[in-house]
Amino acid sequence: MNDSDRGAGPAARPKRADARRNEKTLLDAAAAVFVTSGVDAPVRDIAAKAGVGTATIYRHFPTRADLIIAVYRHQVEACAEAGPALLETSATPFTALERWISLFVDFLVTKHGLAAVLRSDDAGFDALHAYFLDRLVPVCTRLLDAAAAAGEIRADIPAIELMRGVGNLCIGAERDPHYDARRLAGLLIAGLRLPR
Amino acid sequence: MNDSDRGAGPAARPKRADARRNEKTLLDAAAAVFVTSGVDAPVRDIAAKAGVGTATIYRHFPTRADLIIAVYRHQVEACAEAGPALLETSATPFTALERWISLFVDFLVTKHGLAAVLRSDDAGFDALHAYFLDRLVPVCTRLLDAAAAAGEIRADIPAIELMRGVGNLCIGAERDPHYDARRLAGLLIAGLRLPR
DNA sequence: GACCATACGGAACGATGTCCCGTTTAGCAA
DNA sequence: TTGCTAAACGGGACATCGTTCCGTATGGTC
Repeated sequence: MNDSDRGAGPAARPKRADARRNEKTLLDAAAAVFVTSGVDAPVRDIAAKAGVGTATIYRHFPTRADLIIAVYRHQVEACAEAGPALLETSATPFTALERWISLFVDFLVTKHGLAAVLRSDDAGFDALHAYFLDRLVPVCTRLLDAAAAAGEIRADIPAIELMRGVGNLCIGAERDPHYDARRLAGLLIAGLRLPR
Repeated sequence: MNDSDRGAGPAARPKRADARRNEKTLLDAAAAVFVTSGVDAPVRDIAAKAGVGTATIYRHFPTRADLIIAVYRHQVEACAEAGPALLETSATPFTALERWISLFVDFLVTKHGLAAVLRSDDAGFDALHAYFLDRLVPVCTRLLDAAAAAGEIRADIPAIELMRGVGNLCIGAERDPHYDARRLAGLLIAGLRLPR
């Protein structure tokens, strides 16, 4: 809920011009720093890159999780929307599932440390967990249900468990040439298959 | 190399009696604290539990990884030795592989945070990574080779990659009732199977 | 031009890993 | 037994990081 000012709340007063400018600056700076130093880069680095004080970050984004959410919201939405689309354009529901997981993995492994912080038990990241899960678990559930209904996979694995597993497989995948998260995620999905 | 005094090095002088006593005390204290607070408990807590200063820990165990290794060495050894034994007593190599992975998962999920720190990219844990990998990867390789030779599984997944995947799946498994690392690891292994 | 709520910057605080330095003590020899 | 020295110790010092507080600056408005 840190977009410029879509007035959802009651009597949401418009932000001051400098505040709106700073929020945009911060998002850009955070995105840049995330690329080079990972999502757990020091807050001071982001503030410095944006040319603001550290407190300004916390004023706009109460927790670091809120900042991460704001930075990646567009891509998460795109991933969520790809689910139903894949279900329509793929030969079988299982193929759609495979492709969607591949999208999800690609998203995670290209964001340094995002998978790790997604799994972090650190309190304060609850908002991040909740957002990802709320947005993506229903999509995954639908894909799983479709594949199960078609008799392609077993039906006893909840989507949330599968997604956490895939998320975990992506941890640390970006800097180890001997570790291919995509392949392992593919193995995990393959493990769902029922003998024909 | 933090055992009391097996003199491998050249002219390894024997430790003083109090030093040997403190090392034992530290190991016990660390083991106790690891159980209650996880392997990433503050160093100060361990020192307090042992009734020594923080510097004493670093003197005996240059990095936290060395302390963790020392605490769990016995169990890692047991896991490593179970590999060949399972291969002999199981009906098929694939069954042995399944059982061994199950042992590995059990070991990880019962040690709070061990899987996470095993995957940590934090420098200073290199020794921990190296120890686990050096000790267990050859065992896993042998199991994989045997199963592949029997035509039960595909042969293109390196043991190290599989173990890292399983390790990742175990992250955060101990405190989430909706997450069953054993089941997911089983899925991953099942994904290796070749159609008959 | 003046007012004030809003927003800002940077210092301050608490937690944690790590290192340094002055002090104590185990082991040994006279 | 006594005295010496290297080994070992303890705890405070330092650096880093997340987070909050407070005095100051400024945008929007009358």
